[in-house]
Amino acid sequence: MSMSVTAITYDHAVGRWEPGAPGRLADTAIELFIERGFEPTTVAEIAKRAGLTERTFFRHFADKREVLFGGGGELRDLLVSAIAGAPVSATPIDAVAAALQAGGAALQERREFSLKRQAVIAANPELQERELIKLASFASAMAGALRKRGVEDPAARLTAEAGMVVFHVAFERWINAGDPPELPQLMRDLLGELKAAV
Amino acid sequence: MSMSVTAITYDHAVGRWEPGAPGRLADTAIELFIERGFEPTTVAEIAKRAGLTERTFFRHFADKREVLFGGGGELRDLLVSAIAGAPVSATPIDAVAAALQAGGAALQERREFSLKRQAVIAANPELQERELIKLASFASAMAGALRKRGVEDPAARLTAEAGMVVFHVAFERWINAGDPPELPQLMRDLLGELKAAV
DNA sequence: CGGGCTGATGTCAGCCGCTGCCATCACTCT
DNA sequence: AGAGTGATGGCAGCGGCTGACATCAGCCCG
Repeated sequence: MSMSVTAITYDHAVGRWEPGAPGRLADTAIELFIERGFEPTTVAEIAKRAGLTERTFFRHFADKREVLFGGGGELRDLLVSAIAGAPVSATPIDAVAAALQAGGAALQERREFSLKRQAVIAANPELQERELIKLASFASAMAGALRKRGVEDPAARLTAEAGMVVFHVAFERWINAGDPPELPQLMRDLLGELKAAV
Repeated sequence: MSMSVTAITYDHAVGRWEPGAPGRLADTAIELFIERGFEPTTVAEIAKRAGLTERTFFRHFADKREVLFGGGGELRDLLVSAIAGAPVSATPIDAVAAALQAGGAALQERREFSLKRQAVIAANPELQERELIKLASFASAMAGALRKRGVEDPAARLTAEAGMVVFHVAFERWINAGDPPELPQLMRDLLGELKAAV
């Protein structure tokens, strides 16, 4: 997903075959969602301001919501490779903890963008649904990575899902904190809390 | 939500003011979803077979998916009251475990219906999104019930979310098992696995 | 250098989910 | 009998989304 979200108005400033159509659409979309909100913004408006048509929008994004969730694949790969790369001696929960560290560090560097993005998502139940499915797909991917390490089900599934619970809660607290703590540290703390709680 | 899903064709067999419109719509909907699938079934078709109109469907259900999720409120109340009613001496995770027992026992009695329903949901990502949001709302409600017992955040949130992870995984296994095990027992086993895993 | 090939985009028509607005009808209360 | 209430029908319309076909830029190849 494109990161730059400062005011941009492509409109007819770029031609039909100007490169980066998906990025322009994503930038324009989040810009309009912040201006007017997700629901009242129409896809036709997004496309027009990006100098494209509604039909082209739907060629790049499966639906209107997906324009906010395109960057998920990279984070997913990061989590999976962190689990795969954990020491052989690491227990399943240790491998998940390592993935949380890696994911937290990656998000840490995009706090500005994450704030804008979450502000839009927090205001729209439709978008929260999509967010939950994304988190579930992360959990599923991590469970798969654990199985490749020889972890059996249901332990793999449960450990991965528990990890995503920590990830989710830590991310929310990090977003809503006025004075932003270190996200990886938050992940460690909350994982500790979870261990103590169960 | 209405439980009877055997073939019913109201069509013009019932009059305009015949009672039970929401139930008839829900019955007809799941019947058609099983016959033709969720997506290709139109709301107009559901309404017509139920002897009503599309406009009336949307007066009873916020959207096409909601017709499958109307019964969620009762289960939610059950989980919350189980937590509220747990002994004062019970730890947070014990209270959640009690809620899982209550919820599992309730679902146990509706296995036939749950099977049909899950078959429809499993085939449609849109419906899985709604299911996840429902589970998240259950977790949120349980976290609130834990806070009323004096449990602080983030422990309340983490414990409730962990409980819903167990609930979800247990339910899936119970649905997919050819020889259905006891759901409450499954919940206990998986909660034990989770404790061992973290 | 010219002609086809490919891939991205535009254009158009159309379905369906969903909503607002108002009329209609059954039932109730007085 | 008449007014009031609540559920339903009917209709128009918007916006998300898709399929089918035309159009155009850049590229390769002869």
